Amino acid sequence: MIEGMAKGMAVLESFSPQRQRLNATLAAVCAGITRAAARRHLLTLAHLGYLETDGSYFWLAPKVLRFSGSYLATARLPRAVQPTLNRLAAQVQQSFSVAVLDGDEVVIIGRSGFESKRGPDDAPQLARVTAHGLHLGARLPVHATSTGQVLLAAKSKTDLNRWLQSRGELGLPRLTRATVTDLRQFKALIVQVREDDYAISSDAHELGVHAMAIALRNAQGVTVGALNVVTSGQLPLASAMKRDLLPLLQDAARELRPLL
Amino acid sequence: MIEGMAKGMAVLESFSPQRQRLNATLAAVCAGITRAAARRHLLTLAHLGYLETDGSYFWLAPKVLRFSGSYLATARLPRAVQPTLNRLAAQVQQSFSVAVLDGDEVVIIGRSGFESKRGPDDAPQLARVTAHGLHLGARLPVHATSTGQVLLAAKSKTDLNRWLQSRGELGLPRLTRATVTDLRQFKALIVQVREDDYAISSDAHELGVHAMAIALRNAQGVTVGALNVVTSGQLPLASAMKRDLLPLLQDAARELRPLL
DNA sequence: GCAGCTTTGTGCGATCATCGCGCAATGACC
DNA sequence: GGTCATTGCGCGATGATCGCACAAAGCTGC
Repeated sequence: MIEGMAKGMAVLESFSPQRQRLNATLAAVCAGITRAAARRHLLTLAHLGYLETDGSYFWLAPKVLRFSGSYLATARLPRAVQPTLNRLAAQVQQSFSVAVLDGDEVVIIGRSGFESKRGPDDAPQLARVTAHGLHLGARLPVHATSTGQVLLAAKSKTDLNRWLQSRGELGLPRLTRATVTDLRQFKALIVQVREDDYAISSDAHELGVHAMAIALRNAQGVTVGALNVVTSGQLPLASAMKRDLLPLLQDAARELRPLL
Repeated sequence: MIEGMAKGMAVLESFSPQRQRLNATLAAVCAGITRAAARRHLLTLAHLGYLETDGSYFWLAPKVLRFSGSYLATARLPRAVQPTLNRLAAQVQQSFSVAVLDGDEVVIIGRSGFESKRGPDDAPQLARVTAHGLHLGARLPVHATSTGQVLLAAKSKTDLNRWLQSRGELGLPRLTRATVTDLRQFKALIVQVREDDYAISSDAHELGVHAMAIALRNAQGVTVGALNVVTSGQLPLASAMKRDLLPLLQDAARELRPLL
């Protein structure tokens, strides 16, 4: 029941922050299809308005936002959490985001930025935070993010084991010197997260970035997403972070519970 | 050189905030294809992870955010404007957004919300603003939005006439009692916007919502997008809006100019 | 409860769009 | 200016897609 249309999506997916502009040859390699097919699909997508082109190179057009717009407008989770995210960011000057699991990555489905009152002086700091890829739809590796760890901890033991095994003997990709790459060690970490009911991830994804996440559960107790706070710049001690911000996250999760 | 893959995209596009959940029959009608084909495409998209299903109904999965994520992370405009948007929203407590033209609609490619310091009391107001569809990727009609009018005003005279003619004899859809629906009147409005170099749209899209937009031009003077401020609730006089917020928008546009 | 009708799920052969090879033309690099 | 790599594109064979048709499942009304 599968169709060759998967190729078209593969072509569209071969565009990434790392590969912004593609020609037929590159897209063919990325999508794993022949050059002729890639060219046909690229031209078609351009014709439909999803890509823009100068004749030889192609790049994403704003029309691709149509899908995310529909998703964000209709899915319950993003709609429910956005007001709370905004409020949190206003209360304490930090960045908050909500993420869900999609395969081996977490997807940011809602966020609110650290918005300072102090004017342009903070522009560099803001730019830095958004440079971390914390925009909507951003995808981050599960194992090196606080949200990812919380979402993994919510899986059943068998699902977790399956996930760990699917990583094979490769281990987990090292992103910084603080990334936990050993599978056994990582499993212990997840067990700890499950017990604590929160995760703190310092420097694991990017040096100088510290995050703390908790699960968002619905009224039935099912974890439907993860909420985290991201601080950058000066090192916040884990204990201080836990003391100052954890109650805030927990209150937000409690408040959202009936809405999810 | 066109391909039947367009059908797959048509199926994906038939999901909208109005039609959140579709079964094969509905999708077939929306996408203009046969029921069997729609079913095949839906199943395929679900298999690829872009849709979720309960067996008979389908809805968008968070994976669709992958495209918008890539776009937002790579396209120059959204990356460049986001820090400025955040700063503006923090300076004055209003909502700002940046939009570009895509066919007959404007697409929001960046926004920052009104984030009050006063805590949960403002939650309803926040909810209302975001309920207006001002999330990323939202699509709004060109003729009833301040950003749309600015972007139309940036078109050449012949392009503008062509656009007006393409609306045919139908006129422009009425959204509120304040919407300008007469083509001749609308053209005069655009000419005025071109002269003023800003647009104010009160109640045209939704009653109680007032917006003011200006063009974002790059160093070559080409309009690449539009920046607007949206206020809701109490009626702000156009003159007050112009006095208080227009300089802010103009400063932001000037600041962004070299980056676009 | 049952009969008739509408709507939904799915198999199957014909058809037509797609595949990828191959060639010509362009551009790049010595 | 010559050579080579790369790109643009036409064409016939092939195999995936089409939509019909049938069966099964709801639904409604009596």
